[in-house]
Amino acid sequence: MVSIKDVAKRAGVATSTVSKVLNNYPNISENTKRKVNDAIKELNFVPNAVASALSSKQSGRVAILMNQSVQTTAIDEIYMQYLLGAIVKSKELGLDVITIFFSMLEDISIDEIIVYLRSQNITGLIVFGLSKSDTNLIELVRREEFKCVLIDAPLVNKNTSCVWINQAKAQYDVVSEVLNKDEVKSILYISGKENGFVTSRRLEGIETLCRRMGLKLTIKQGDFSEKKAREITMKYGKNHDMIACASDLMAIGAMKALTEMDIFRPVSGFDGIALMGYVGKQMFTVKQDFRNIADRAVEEMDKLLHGAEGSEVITTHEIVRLQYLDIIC
Amino acid sequence: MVSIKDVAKRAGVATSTVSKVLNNYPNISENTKRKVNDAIKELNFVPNAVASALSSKQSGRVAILMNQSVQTTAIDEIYMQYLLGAIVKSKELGLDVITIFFSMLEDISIDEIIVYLRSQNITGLIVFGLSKSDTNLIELVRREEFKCVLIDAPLVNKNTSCVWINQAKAQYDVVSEVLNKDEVKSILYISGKENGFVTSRRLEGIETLCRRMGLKLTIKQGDFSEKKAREITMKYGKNHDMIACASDLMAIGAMKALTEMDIFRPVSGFDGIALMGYVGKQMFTVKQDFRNIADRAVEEMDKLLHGAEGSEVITTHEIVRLQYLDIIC
DNA sequence: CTGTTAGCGCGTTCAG
DNA sequence: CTGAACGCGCTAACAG
Repeated sequence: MVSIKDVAKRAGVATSTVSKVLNNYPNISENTKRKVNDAIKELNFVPNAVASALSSKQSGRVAILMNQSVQTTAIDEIYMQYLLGAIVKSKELGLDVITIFFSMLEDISIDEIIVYLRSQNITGLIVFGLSKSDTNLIELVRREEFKCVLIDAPLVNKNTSCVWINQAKAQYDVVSEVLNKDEVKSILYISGKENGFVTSRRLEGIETLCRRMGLKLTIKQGDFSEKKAREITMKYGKNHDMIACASDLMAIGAMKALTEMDIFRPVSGFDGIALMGYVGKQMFTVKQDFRNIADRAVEEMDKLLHGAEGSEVITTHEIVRLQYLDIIC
Repeated sequence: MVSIKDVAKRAGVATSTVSKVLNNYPNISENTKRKVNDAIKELNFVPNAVASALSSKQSGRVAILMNQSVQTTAIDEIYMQYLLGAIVKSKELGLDVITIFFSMLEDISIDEIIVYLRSQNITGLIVFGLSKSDTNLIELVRREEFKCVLIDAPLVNKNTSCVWINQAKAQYDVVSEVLNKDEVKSILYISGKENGFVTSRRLEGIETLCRRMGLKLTIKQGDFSEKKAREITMKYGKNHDMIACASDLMAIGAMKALTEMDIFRPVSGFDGIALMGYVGKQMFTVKQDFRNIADRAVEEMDKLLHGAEGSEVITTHEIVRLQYLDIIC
């Protein structure tokens, strides 16, 4: 194994000098910097991440926390995109990542969680899918013992950033698109889980829209469940001109109900998952770029680790009309 | 941070003794073992995995390699299950895991890959989705520089195990189920990718079956592509009594084609993905327990790391008749 | 059976 | 601007 020592010898400098070059310290002459870099190339040297972590204590080791307990295809898809984006970006930025699922942290006290994370030399947490009921994790973030980046959760402090799209605007925009095409006077809105942070934001969006446009709005809680959305639509769909859903999965449920009742109503969704391509008719939805969101989250983490303060990052979204593949009937 | 030293002081022994207790070395009296364990409990001590890895060089750090380059919902689902199973199990066994996607290793020479893995102190590789065209990775496994566990790929040597179901039997069994129900004289078999290791095994299964039952068999290469399966079915479906597919995704494609042509033929799939619940009619398929497969893979890795030799592990599968949810038409 | 000691590979003072 | 020396937390001989 070629170590920093070998590089130092080859470049004719001290090991500490090599270390400084590696970590972009100031006060290194261009000349020695070049010599060191040449030696690194020649020896095909890669710094040992583990030794580096041990020595510096500020490892740049980041844990990706995923709330993957529910098993739905749609969820799988979204989390996979998040994960792929986060891991690839982390490697680009030289961060060392490990993946942790919420389920692994259940039944463990917050102190034990901290001990575990410390034992892994973890200094940063990127959290996907946090909800209001994850009290332990929220407390963990609050304590500011780790640098945190939260996706779709609105906690910000000196050590914590959050990344999400403008939920209210997105919900507003997607339904607006439908209004442009169809005559709509009343809307049935199927909302997400009460303990989800995005739920209230999206609700704001639809409420603002209906107020502004003078539309009648009925709100029912669908909990992001396809089944519930379907039941709700069966019960209330007929009396409304359109069904707006807080997720694509619920939009599927709504569509099923409409089909069953043999009536037509425009439906809008949220997320833009590929699964939609397998199941439905045309529909407007909010397309989130999950990989990009993950990228931004990692960048934000990188900044935090380098001393920046936490902030809210709003990423962009699109309103798309899904062009469905053909359907099996 | 409470370290091994603190524990030693508290227990009134030397640090090395603590280390030995931690790592289950022989030749430690029950008495001191107890003292040390008490001290560990009292101090809430957790060994620093990073320091341990650095010192021992035999880190128990394992990389999960995933061939997640294609973006299909079905694939997402399968890989997510693999990942979840592997990571949870690894934590149980005290293995430290990092996740790597094939795409991160593209355009990198094999030597550089090795250097990278070494720099991460990785000693074991669990590989999901290896295919014959991943020449670099195959060479990597061949060199036996790392302990490897391959899922769905038949490489075995002293340092390499593989885990998979009995592909041939599964393919045989699932189609047999259909034969029990329907009058079938000729089968259109849509196979997987030529460079996939499972493809030829599954092919064997269907060939054996047809030979034994005296059925006419037409084989077309579907490359695991829904679209191709659909085209193939459009072209050849009508002249056969059933369509057997080497993946659920292709089964979806086949079903679409049948619907379009407005004819009925029984279809069989492979994998048992949840996505199927969203798209099709009833169908027999092979249900693989991806999480269990991942579990077994990690266990196998654990054994390899502890000196066992590589072997082939066959996991179980079921033949299921999917009860589809209702469909949107 | 237990303690002493020397590193693992790197980061970080602090003189020079 | 550079280098010697120490230490991160732990493991692995080697003594005792």
